[in-house]
Amino acid sequence: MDRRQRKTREAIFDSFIKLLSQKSFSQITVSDIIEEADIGRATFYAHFETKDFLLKELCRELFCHISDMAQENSCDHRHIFSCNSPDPVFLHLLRHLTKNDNHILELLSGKNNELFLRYFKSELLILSENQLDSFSLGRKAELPRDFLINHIACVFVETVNWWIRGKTKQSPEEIYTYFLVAIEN
Amino acid sequence: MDRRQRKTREAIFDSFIKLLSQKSFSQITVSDIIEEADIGRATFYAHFETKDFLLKELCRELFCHISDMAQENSCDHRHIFSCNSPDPVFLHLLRHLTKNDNHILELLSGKNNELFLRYFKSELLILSENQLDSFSLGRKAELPRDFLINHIACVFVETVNWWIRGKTKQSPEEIYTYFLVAIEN
DNA sequence: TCCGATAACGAACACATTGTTCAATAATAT
DNA sequence: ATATTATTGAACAATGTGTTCGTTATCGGA
Repeated sequence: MDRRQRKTREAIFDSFIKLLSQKSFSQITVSDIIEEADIGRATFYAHFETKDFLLKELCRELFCHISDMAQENSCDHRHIFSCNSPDPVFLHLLRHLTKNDNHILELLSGKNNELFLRYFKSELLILSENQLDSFSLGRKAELPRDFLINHIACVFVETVNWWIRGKTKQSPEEIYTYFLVAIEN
Repeated sequence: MDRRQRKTREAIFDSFIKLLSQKSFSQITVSDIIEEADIGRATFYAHFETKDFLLKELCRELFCHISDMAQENSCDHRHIFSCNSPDPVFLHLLRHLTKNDNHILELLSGKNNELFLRYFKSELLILSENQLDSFSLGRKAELPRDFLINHIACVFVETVNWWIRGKTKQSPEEIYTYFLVAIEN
């Protein structure tokens, strides 16, 4: 990719992320973004069709790691993650979040967190389906399968949400036990 | 209230609800609403400051029943609901939903359901806090209190969401047991 | 180092939507 | 019957969108 393109794209993402911490998504205008990024109007539209597409792209970049994990575990190929780490996938995910690449934490806790939590959850649904059988669900095992998949994904998202809202004070391991207690038995 | 005001307000709500089943909230324009409602532009703005305020008002009307329930149970006054019905509050709520006043079901399952689910959840947080002690939570009782309150509210919302997505095939009683199994022990 | 390709610029453009104003008209409550 | 009040419709400025195009600057490969 052309270095100019990369720089422009970076500048757009950066200013978009900055603006997302200040205003709600609907209040952010394309004019805001290009001013903050210091680029021409036509340049923005050369990169992204609309503001909504920019958001989608940002989400994809943020959560591509999760998608990878879901894919790795969903087929019969080599399982990179499960081979390299003996830790459960969900714990691995929590640890990954604390690294805070791409400002994930800010975005998941900022005033536009619903936007990202929604995308987060849609990724987790796939992961949840793959991991379903690795939990000891007790009586819950009798509930409808799709209900359970949805339930686990939701509880995980909300656990993460609660964790981040509280400034990520607990360790990933501690939060993981919260999650298990909430889910299992 | 002036009959003209009532009729106009009704017309605005009706056309807004109709439009919400067709387009996403952000795509709906004030012009759409006043055309569908067949009223003058100035009239709309005499009733609602903006489209966002209209949404808030709609939510308030939709969920006022829940707010009432939360209030009734949160203080030492006479508990109308708990007196009239021996049923648990959450079961009562599920039964109430099946009555589908104000198109609640359509709005909670339509393409803008996130808007209403969010509001729904914020109401449930209060209810969840009041009801917390009425559940037998087993090991979960050791989790932080605010974590639990949030957890219960979320699980209820997502249970309702799952229920409605699946065309409300189960009875309120059946869904209530799903909810309890997901929460308790 | 040169050169063809291509990305960025920036100003202008038509268009859509917003929220306000105001005088005229119609419906309402009592 | 009348004073009050809501609605109307048209016009308005202001703001934001997405596109166009000729010019300029930067890039990567030879």
